[in-house]
Amino acid sequence: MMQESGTETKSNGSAIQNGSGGSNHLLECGGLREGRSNGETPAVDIGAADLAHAQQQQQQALQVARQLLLQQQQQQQVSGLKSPKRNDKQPALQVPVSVAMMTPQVITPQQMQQILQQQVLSPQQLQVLLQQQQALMLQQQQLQEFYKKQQEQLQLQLLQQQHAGKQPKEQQQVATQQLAFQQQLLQMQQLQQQHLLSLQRQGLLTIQPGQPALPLQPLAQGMIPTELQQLWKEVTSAHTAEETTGNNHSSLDLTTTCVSSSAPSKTSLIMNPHASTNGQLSVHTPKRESLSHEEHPHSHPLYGHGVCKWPGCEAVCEDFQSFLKHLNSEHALDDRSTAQCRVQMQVVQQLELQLAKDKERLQAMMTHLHVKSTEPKAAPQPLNLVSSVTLSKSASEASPQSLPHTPTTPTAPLTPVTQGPSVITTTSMHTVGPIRRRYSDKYNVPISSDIAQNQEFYKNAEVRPPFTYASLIRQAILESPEKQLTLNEIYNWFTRMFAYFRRNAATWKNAVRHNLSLHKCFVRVENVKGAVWTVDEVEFQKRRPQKISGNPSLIKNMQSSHAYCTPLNAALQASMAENSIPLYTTASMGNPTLGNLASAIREELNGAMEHTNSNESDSSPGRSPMQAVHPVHVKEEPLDPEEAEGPLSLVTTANHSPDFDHDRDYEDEPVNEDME
DNA sequence: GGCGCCATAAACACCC
DNA sequence: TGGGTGTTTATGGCGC
Repeated sequence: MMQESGTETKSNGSAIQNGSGGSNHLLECGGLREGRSNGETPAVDIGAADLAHAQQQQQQALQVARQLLLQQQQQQQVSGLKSPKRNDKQPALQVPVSVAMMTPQVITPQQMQQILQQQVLSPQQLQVLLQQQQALMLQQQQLQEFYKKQQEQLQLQLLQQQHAGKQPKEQQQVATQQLAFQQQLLQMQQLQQQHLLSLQRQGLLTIQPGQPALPLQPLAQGMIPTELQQLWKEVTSAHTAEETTGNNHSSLDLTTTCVSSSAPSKTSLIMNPHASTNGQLSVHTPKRESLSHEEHPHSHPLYGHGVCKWPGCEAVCEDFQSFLKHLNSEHALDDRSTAQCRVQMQVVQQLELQLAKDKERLQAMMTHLHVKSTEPKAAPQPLNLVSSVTLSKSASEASPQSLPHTPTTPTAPLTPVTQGPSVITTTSMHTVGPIRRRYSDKYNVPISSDIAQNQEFYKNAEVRPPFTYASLIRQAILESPEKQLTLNEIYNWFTRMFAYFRRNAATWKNAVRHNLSLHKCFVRVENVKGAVWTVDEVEFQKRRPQKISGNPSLIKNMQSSHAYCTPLNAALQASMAENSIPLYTTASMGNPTLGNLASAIREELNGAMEHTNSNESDSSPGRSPMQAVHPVHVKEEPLDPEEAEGPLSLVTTANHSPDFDHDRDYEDEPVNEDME
């Protein structure tokens, strides 16, 4: 019990982020402030006066709290250990942590030193303290709920006043109410300080002087009406959502509890820290909307083109006044509106989470590509290396800007990515032209690494892998422990690795059989368990120079635009569907995620980099075509033996068979040659 | 328009 | 007989 409050306090941020936290409103608010106290950009545009006022209030509160702390230090040494212990389940170690998380910055180093100098508590004393803390936490919660309730009402009043054009007089009332709330807050802080003091006195508190205060400070600063108002705007600024969508998210548990408990907890859903802790979308956009709203009293985030933009409403309002009436009547603070807000919050949270994920992924991609692009071919490919580096840099700069737009611009989903390469680097697009990715394995793009990197993507998104059947079959065989697979095992590999091959089985299975028979590199071997298929590396090596050497145009011929565009578009569509459809409708396109977008872009980047290097082959007469087609991001693979020996070296490659893993990825078997 | 590459479809044969 | 497997041929799209 004591542990619950303590651990909730400790983990309020994570609990909320996981969407499975409890209904501790105090903690939610604390979580909200937690993100901002860590230096993140404030999510709201708090007026300077409000801010100063709130800070002043808080300083006063803190001063009182300090005094109380000193007094309580003396008082509770006498009376603080009366309650009998009842529950010894909580490890004592958890107490300092939880308390530390909720400790305000009022603890001076001197006080801390005093605390540290005090005696070690007995288990009984610890239990007593835990129970005291629990009781205080309950009191705090009650106060917090009341405070939130008042804040909520105040918030609504503010909103209504803004929309109705009410002015100073009522604002004074608001200020008065605000002051009263701040006093309540102060009282709550005092209670918390008392509890804190008891813990400090018992030496349980081990905070550091500079340790940030989490729950208390948030209460003091995080709930001023202006910010609440802004948060409200933030929640209501998005335009489309469905309640049914929100119900699909487990993370609703947190706020569902709050909402069901009626008014006092409604604010807590607004306080969901996700909106402010994840990504910058919710940070900036509502701010702008708020400004525009204030500057243009007849513009409202929920009103546009004569239609109420409340999610799921779309009621026609002839003018702004009617809209305000409609807003106040149809979207008053009730369970329904709260639920809609909750859903919208979930929408925003999901988008932000996904955005954060993909940002991170994108950064990793860029880092990866940048590093790889500078590693192996720096000396022999100065010109194209520059292109590659430029690509990486440009992409890393451009993509984060283009990506975030995709969730918010579902009406033009393909724009950011279809134009992505041109944004990344126009030079690459000039030289690359249509990116054909399917046959990248021929250009020494390790199919194994590509599949490994995009494994989850391929498994989840019904996107055609950008490799030929032959390459995929070969990869399947090579991935097997014995380097041999039965046809059925090959089938299974396809279906297991690629969601795309879970449909139209007859078609692609026929193609697999066709390729197995067609390509000499696939050797059928009678085995104990029947016929198995193996890969003849010699055939690969023999075929490769024939295909690639001599005529660079052959290399380009192996590129097929539709082959790449198909999976790319599919990925984009899947991503856009994820961004726009599932969150707002019940439609689903399988289970692709926004990560598809990043994957698609990565594909595109890889393709662009391939072409960058394949093009440089054309401009590097001194190098063999095989060298030319080496993408810059090829892994630590040593130079292909054929590269060293020249494109016409056919036989000696067989001696390098142990190293063929990546070489195998270089080429594909020309059908017609195999049939000869 | 021809060529090469590839995917797709289909026919056919063989085997269990 | 039906399904799986394997082979072969035909066709079309695409880029050069």
